[in-house]
Amino acid sequence: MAPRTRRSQRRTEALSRERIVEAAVELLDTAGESGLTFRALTERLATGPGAIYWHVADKDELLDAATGAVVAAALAVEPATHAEAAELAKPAESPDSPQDKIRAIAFGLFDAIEDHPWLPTQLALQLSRSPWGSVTPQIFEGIGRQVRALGVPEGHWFTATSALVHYILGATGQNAANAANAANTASARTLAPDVDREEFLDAASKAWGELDPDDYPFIRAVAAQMREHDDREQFLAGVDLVLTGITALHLPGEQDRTTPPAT
Amino acid sequence: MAPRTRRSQRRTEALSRERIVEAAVELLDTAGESGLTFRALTERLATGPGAIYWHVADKDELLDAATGAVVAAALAVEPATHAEAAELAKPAESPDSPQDKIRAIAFGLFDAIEDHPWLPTQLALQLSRSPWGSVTPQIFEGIGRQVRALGVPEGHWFTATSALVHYILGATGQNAANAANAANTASARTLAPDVDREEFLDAASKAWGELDPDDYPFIRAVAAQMREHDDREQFLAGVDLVLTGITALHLPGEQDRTTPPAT
DNA sequence: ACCTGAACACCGTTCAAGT
DNA sequence: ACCTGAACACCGTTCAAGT
Repeated sequence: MAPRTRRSQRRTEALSRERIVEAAVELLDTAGESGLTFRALTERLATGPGAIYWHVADKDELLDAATGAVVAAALAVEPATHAEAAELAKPAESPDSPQDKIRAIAFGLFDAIEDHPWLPTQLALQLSRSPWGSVTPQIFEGIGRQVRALGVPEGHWFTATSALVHYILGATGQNAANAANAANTASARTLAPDVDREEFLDAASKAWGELDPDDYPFIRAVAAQMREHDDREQFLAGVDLVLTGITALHLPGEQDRTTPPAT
Repeated sequence: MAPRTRRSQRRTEALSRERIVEAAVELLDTAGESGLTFRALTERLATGPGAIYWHVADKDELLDAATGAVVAAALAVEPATHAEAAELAKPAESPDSPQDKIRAIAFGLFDAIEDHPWLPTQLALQLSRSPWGSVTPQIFEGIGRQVRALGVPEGHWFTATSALVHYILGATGQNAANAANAANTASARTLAPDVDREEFLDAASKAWGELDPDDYPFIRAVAAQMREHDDREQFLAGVDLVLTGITALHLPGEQDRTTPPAT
């Protein structure tokens, strides 16, 4: 029943690493991390496992390649796309400032997880597998250049960039979990799409709030505050917090601000 | 051939969730993440898989429990243990300041990965599985209380705590990868333990340095700098960087420091 | 050089059956 | 209530064989 115009194209198209990675991303997006198996992949590509192993060494390598492709796409989006988000923070700031470019990268990744909820997990896995893998250097390089442009003293480049990258990946991962859980909660109860978000936020903050108040007073207190804030706003505030810490590194006479005036 | 004094104790001891988790941690420590299988576990505990499933719902739940046990132990160490590290940063600071307690938590986790290299990966996985799992709240709560003690305005509690937690987990994970890779490199070449570290640092910074300089100028520049710095020092600098950003949140008249004087 | 597909070793999980 | 262990479905990976 499939239109035959597309048929010949599909089948004739030679198997390539690109095509395999593309199929892997589609599978991850639609079926989740557990949905990407060599059997599902061979079926989708109409081949045998051996064919895939000729183009790709490993499942890990395939996962890394899929992650890399998605990250590259996310980093390539025009900074202007996220301009609205940037404005949220400092309306008076020049749109081409290093800060703004860092925010653009951050939001590029943040927004990418909407289509690819598996991204943060995979990034964390690769970061802990080998920090000098193929993907994390892309992010590190992108952020690092702006850190340098910020005028940070060379001795602090690594520290500053690490702080930003870790925050972005961590916050992004947390948000992905939220999103995924929202979807699960919703599908389990078959709710209308519109109610999903609010419905879920309830559940999430309730889960935090339900922890024993004696053991977790802070979390309990913060659970309420979580409900009121927009995810993107929260995320941006975190990026700006780290940016503030970085900026302090090269402002003359500000080095010892860690210690509060008290004591 | 085994001493029979111990024998009866071992075999008679009833199977419990605690004993299972304990065995899981040992397996993870000695055989790595791929070494923890239900078969290895049943062999070590001299039972069948069904017995384990009676005490534990899932492999994920087992992993979470193992992670939780190790994190709890890491968070329980006396802050004094890490005093030397804290002194590295601000010698003049009171030893009981919130900053110091945060550093103690950070180093508690940082040091725990030496014995448990699988910790950061597992933490990241759980954080992205469900941020309100059993383990991450422990860390969140521990850090959060000190953030509150720091005098951070309530509206920023979540943001500030997130920034710290994400940095700590991320940097810790990166370091675990370094350590693991060092071990691999060393064992592959069967070098003396003393040479390991230096030998490896060479390899790591070389790997970064070998990236195409045209595509990764920043990373290439930073690779050299990485060699000269001590891991712990680097880690502490990152924590202090975030702390600086946090402190700026409640210093009067400092809110707009993100924007540099330029423009 | 590129692909096929049966076969292998191993995994998490279940469940009827025992005590 | 707690444990046994055979069995199941499924996984990543290999490899002799084809073109």
